[in-house]
Amino acid sequence: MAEHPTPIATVDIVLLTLAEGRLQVALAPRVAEPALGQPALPGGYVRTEEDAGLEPAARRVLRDKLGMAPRSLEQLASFGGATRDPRGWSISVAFLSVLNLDELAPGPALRLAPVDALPPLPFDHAEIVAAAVRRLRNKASYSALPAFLLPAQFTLAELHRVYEQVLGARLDPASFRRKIEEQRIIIPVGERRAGAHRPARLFALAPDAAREFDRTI
Amino acid sequence: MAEHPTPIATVDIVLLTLAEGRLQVALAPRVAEPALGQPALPGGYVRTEEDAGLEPAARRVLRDKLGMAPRSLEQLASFGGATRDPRGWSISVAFLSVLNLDELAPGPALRLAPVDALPPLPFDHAEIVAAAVRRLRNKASYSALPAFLLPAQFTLAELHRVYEQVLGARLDPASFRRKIEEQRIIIPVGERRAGAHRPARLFALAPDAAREFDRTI
DNA sequence: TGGTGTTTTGTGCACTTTACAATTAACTAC
DNA sequence: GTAGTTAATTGTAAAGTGCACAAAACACCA
Repeated sequence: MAEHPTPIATVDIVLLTLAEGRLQVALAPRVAEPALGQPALPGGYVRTEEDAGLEPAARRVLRDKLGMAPRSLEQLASFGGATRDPRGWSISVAFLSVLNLDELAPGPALRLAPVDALPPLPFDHAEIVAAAVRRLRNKASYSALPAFLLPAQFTLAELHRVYEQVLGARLDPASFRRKIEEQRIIIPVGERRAGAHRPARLFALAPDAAREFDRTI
Repeated sequence: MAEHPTPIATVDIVLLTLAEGRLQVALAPRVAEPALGQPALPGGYVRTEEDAGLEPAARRVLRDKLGMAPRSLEQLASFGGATRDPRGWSISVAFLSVLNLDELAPGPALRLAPVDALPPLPFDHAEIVAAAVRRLRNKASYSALPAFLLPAQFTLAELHRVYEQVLGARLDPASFRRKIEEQRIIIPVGERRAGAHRPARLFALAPDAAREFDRTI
């Protein structure tokens, strides 16, 4: 068996949400030395004693450091190299979670930053965020991933607006409805009165919608 | 700084090629202990002293162990866990390379296995191969990745056949031509006489076609 | 109680894209 | 020069998409 020094292994999570009509990423102040105190992607070491795999490691970090258990979490890509971390050769397995503000809410000092106006970030975190945004925009064209930006139940009009904000483009309402409904990734649930107008049908993500998200990995 | 035991870090490469009209994966007999001698995905440790990054590590493994430098190489996904490798907690960053038989040729005891009739593979290599095939089939719908299954120059008819073999479905010749030509990912070069019939135009991948492949990461 | 404003939802049609079939083009071999 | 074979193009029907407008369903107000 070869005896090489092994790289540092971490997981970092890109939490994307919609706030003030813009796509934003959640940043946490770093609690350990490289870049102590600076805002960065939440992350942590892979702990071989307690983590069963990479995604479980990411979920543990989210649970322990931020007290959250997001509905959506998928592997994004891995970033490794000799110089990306001053501690030495490191591998960061990056994850992407798409969520709505309520899922993010109560926790510690999470700060939001628009993905197109990031503050300076340590390591290669800016690159990781860019990859996450590309992934979300891509998947918007063939999956319901952007639906995680909304609460568990939502109207077609809300979903329509979210897709437009994610893609940064106008989408035809009629075509959008036709396409979404025939994809069968969302299912109707009840009714609702939106204050003062025609009530909109409520939808939820189909139980098996997650399967559709596997297309990239 | 936390003091945790770090996982083993390796790279594994899925080499996909077309042989006997079927999509096949190249397997190398393992040269070290877990599963010594058994066919498996070519791979090796990440070497922090010599590798600058993850993709460079994969290229080094291919160069040193197989004497090859493939035209196509992209990160696939990472597979990690406590039980996938008997040596302990391990992370394998998997790469995908799509190539033609000539690129693969002279080397050592590489063996081909059809992706839909794999022999028993050690670790989670069967799962990694499955992910690679999904990725290639997916990208076939919007990129020229399958073109790497052909030599540097090829005809539209050859490309057409390759797409059909990759997707396992019939594609309309006329629509295929229109679509491929308007995507501008291949460019014409010369002429050629295919033995006994109307000569077909030769094409090559556009120099910047690689950019298009970034859509998944 | 009926009209008005507003948002959701559905419909009709032009236009574009794709599927399918058939035709033309270009060569070799005999 | 003709038959045979593959490459490439053209034409038409079907399917999908974009766009404008119409219908439906409420709250609110006179």
